[in-house]
Amino acid sequence: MAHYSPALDAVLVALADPTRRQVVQRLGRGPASVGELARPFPMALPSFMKHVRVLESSGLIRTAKSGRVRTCTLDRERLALVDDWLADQRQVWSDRTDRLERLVTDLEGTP
Amino acid sequence: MAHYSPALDAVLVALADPTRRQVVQRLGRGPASVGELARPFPMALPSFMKHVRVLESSGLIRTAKSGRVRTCTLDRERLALVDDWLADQRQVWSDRTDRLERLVTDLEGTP
DNA sequence: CGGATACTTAGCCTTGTGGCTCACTATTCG
DNA sequence: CGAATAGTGAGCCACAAGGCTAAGTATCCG
Repeated sequence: MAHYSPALDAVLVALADPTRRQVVQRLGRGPASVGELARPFPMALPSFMKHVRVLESSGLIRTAKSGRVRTCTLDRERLALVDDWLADQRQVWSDRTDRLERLVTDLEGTP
Repeated sequence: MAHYSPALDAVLVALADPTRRQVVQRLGRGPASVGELARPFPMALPSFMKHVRVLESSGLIRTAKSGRVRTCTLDRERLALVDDWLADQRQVWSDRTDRLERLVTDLEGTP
């Protein structure tokens, strides 16, 4: 537990950008083409494509080109990495709480 | 739901760095001084302090100086922002699943 | 008081990130 | 075929991120 995870790192870096988070959110409602995804954003396509690449290389999305259209789909499993890390943190806290409780109990036992 | 949250943004940016994640993890076991937190890392103190500042301005940790020692504590509530966002995402997916199921049901009803 | 400790401040440097334009390729459609 | 569509690729740019050193400040301890 705890040691450095490149996969988690990539996912968090990807999610640290608002544009990319919105894309993830949109893809939660189903697959979409790059152009479709880009439409809401006030940036040029090549700029937007960089975000798509970041998301893809983090594993959060998968993309496939058919004809001239590249379709993107969300990989929900990847988001679980974040869940898992958060769960680990809670584990650390509760371990500490357990120790504190034990300490209090011990102190009560030896007045 | 969904619109841009600077707070969530700051938290995810903070967590996107492995050093800072390890600090969060360490602080889960209880408060610590800056020097104590920095010890495991192969970087100079001023560099490390930047990470502390990022964590603090994201709200993930609080710090207070007493004498010449600055003590850092984790603010668990802040991590909940990430939890909430993940929960939102799952909500989006399940809404979609519901719609798909309803569609299938409707189709079955009208053969 | 004076030295050791624990940060802090200031400033520099390199790399990475996110955005742009312009030019190009590959499909699709009339 | 030829025009419109949907990405791509290349290369530039500004600024933020993360690291460093050197020097300064503010306790604390003997």
